[in-house]
Amino acid sequence: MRYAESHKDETHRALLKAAARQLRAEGPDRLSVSGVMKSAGLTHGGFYAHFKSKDALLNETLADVFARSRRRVEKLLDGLPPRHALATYIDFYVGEAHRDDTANGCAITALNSDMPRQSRKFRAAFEAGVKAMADGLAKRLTAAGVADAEKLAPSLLAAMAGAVALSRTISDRGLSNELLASTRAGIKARLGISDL
Amino acid sequence: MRYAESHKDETHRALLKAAARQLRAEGPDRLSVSGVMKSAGLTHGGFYAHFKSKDALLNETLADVFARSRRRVEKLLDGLPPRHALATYIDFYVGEAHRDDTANGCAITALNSDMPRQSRKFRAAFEAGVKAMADGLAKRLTAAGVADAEKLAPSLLAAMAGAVALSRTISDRGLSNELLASTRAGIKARLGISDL
DNA sequence: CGCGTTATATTATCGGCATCATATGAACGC
DNA sequence: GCGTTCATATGATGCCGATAATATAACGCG
Repeated sequence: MRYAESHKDETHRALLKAAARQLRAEGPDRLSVSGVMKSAGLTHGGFYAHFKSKDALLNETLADVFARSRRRVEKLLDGLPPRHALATYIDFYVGEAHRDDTANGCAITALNSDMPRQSRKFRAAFEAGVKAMADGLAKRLTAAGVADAEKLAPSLLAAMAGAVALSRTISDRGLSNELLASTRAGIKARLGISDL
Repeated sequence: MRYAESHKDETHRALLKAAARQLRAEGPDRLSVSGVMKSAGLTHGGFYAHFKSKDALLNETLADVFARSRRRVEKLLDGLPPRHALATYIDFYVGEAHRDDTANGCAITALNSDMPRQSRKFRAAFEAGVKAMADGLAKRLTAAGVADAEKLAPSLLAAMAGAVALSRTISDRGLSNELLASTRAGIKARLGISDL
C-alpha cells in the first residue's frame, strides 16, 4: 500500500454515505453510479475499485442504512423509562421532521413499495432490516407491559411507516400534519399510553 | 374516419389496461412504453398516436386506476349495512388476496414510496386519488356512527396501505399473514367493530 | 372496386447509464 | 528524488428506453 491505508476505506465510507442518501431520495432504480461518485467528489470510472457492481453497492448501502437507523434510535431512547421510550419513539418516527427528511429517514418509509420489484438479495436485506426493527420494537413493547408484543410490533411498524409514507404524498401541509397526529394518537391509544 | 370508429378507442382502452397493470407491477419508472405496447399486441412505434408522451400515459393511467378501484369497492359494499360494510372493506383491503395481486390492487399500496420522486402532475393525480378514497372512507365511517371520521379516515387508510405494502416485502408467509390479521384486528378495535 | 384516410409497423436518433480498459498521478520506501 | 504501486480519472462500449420520421396496410365511402 503506497497510499495511506485509510484512503480507500475513507472513500468507501464516503460512497456508502452518499449512496445512503441517494437510495432513499431517488430510490434504487434512479440512484446512479455516477451520481454517487459525483456526490463523493469523484468521477464515475473509479467506482468499480470499490464495489463489484451497482447491486453490491445497493445491498451494502441498505444494510448500512438500517444499522445506522437502529443505532440512532437506541441513542435517542437510551435511559428513558419503557413507556416513555415508546411514546418518544412514536413521536419521533411519526413526526413532521421525519416526513420532511426522506434522505435520512427510515428505509421502510422510503422504499416500501419499491421492494417487490427489486432483486432477491436486495429484498432479503430489506427484510432483515424490517425484522430487526420489529424485534427491537417488540422488546420495547414487552418492557412497557404491552401484551402480545411479538404479533403487534410488525403491525405497528406498518402503521407508522404507512402514515409517514402517505404523509409525504400529500401536498397540503395541514392535512399531512393531521394525518401524522391522528396516527400518533391512534397508536398510543392502542398501546394504552395516550397520556404520554 | 375510415377505420371503424371504435378501433382507436378500443386500442386506447387496451393500452390503459395494460399500463394499469404494469404501473402497479413495475412502478412508474420501470414501466416502459414498448412493454405496454407489447402487452397490447402492438409494436412500440404506434404509441404516440395514442398518447402525447409516457408522462401523459402515466397520468391518465393513474387516474383510471383510482377510479376503477373506487367503483370496485362500491360494488363490493353496495347494500351492506354501514358497520358491516366497514368490516368488509377492511377485510378486503387488508387481505391476503390483495397482497398477492399487486398488479390489480390499490395504487396507494403499490406506489406509496415512489411518489416523492415523480413529476408534479403524477403526484397531483395520486393525491386526488388518495383524497377521494379518504373521503369515501370518511362517509362510511360517519354512516357507521364513528366519531371524528374526517380526521380518522386518512390515518386508517395509511395504516391499511402500510400493512399491505409491508406484507408484500415479507417472504415468510406466516409472518406476512399475521401482520395483516393483526392490522385488521387493530383497526376494527379502533372503530369498535371487533365483533364483525 | 379502388382511393384516401388513418392505425399500426419499421426503422432511426438520441441520451443516459452500467461497465470496463487503459492512462495518470500521488504517496511511500529506498 | 526515483521508481513502484495503487487510487482515481479519462475515455470507450454497448444496451435500453423515449421519441420521432417514414412506410405499410386495413378499412369504408363513393
